[in-house]
Amino acid sequence: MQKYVKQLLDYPLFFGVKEKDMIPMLNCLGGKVRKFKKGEYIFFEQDDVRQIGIIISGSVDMVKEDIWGNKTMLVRMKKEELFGETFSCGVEQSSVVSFYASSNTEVLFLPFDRVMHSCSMTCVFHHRLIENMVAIIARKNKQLMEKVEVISKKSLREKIMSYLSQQAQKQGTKYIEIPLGRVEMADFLCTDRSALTRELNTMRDEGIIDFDKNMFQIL
Amino acid sequence: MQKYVKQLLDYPLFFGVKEKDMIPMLNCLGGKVRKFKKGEYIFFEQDDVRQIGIIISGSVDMVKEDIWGNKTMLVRMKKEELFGETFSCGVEQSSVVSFYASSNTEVLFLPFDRVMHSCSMTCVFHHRLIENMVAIIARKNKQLMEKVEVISKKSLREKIMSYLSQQAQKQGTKYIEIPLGRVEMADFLCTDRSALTRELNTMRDEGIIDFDKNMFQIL
DNA sequence: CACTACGCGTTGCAACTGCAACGGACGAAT
DNA sequence: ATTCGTCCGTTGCAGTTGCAACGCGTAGTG
Repeated sequence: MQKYVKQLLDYPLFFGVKEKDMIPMLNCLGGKVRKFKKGEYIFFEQDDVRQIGIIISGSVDMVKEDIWGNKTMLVRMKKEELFGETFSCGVEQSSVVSFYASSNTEVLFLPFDRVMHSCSMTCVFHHRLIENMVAIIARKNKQLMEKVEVISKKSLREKIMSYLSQQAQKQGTKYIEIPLGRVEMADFLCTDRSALTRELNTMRDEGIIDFDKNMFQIL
Repeated sequence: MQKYVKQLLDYPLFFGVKEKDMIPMLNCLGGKVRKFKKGEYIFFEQDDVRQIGIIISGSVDMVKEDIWGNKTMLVRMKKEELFGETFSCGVEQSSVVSFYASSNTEVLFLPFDRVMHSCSMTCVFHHRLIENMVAIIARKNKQLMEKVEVISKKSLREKIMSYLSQQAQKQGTKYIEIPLGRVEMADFLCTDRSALTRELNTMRDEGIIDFDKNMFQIL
């Protein structure tokens, strides 16, 4: 466990926690590290999702399966990210969501209720942990809302504008750098890559936007 | 304030709180009720969203505005629901989101940090409150993920199937009751009402689904 | 150098679907 | 009963876009 402490300190969940407190805290929480090989399932069956997972290395895909068995990858998460929190406090019927190691992965598991129910306030940083977790969930929430806002547009052009507008707001510049390749961008917008390229070109021709590679500008 | 206590007890945020504790707790938190007329803005400018709002009566729309001033209604919230939580813990640049009273509305405001930072543990239920809030945010999260899952489908047919499949899973029956009218359903699927009707009929003709009014069945 | 894999732009085509317009059914109010 | 408003199904049409296929350039690998 010792060897993970240094990097854990930088993780959002542990913001504000002091190095010397990490080991006691992890012990107090009953944290355990497990390794998964690429392709293995961290299959959180709906009733025993009582752990939250923090990715230490590798990557985890959140996969949703419908009643015919069609799988859709919803999110890919990397180092530092948290998963399972949303389902750990699920009162209601949870969707059948699986987590899947999309590369060799190390995960630190913490029992959700130990994180939430402070151990009679003995460790000072417990509350800090809860606050951090709330912040993390809230941030995910915001990201999801942003995504919904974009992909709820009916036409591709609107999606693109919505997305660019959003990025512009975030980055505060007129010159927007998109952190995605064309394929990923199309994927994010839930559209076809070729259709995206086509529409981008049309929009440039019409003088609505300008771009070069991943640098965009709204005119 | 007294007069609100009874109904507040049933709200998700106050689950598990005893009646006699409500008044002291609300005082401790510094809760305030404000009224808004239909059409008024509860305009949470991004830097002073330090309150969470609990809707006591009426309805509140969450509205997103892009850089050209086009407004989109993201969610309509009703009695019992919470808003503002997502932005109260925002570390990063928040999107410009406004809240808007879509009918005459009463809102109970609670300062976010008072809710989070327990008042030196004096009131027993404080922790309960925090737990409840985490649960509420997590639930919203799940709802959003479900929505994303549905509307990220490329074809209308896929959206419909995804939605029905989801509802079937939730309701546990083969006979699915959709709590939405056609207009609202189309709205939820981010598509056109007529297109929705058309596709539903096609799917019925092809023997994929069957339905009558709002009762659906997957074959 | 040759070979391969990958990301990206381009294009033709057919199907999908957004849009607008119309009409019927139903309920509320006058 | 009449009128109005709302919800919903239907249909024609044109523009959009998903799909498949091809070609180019670059990077990595033998």
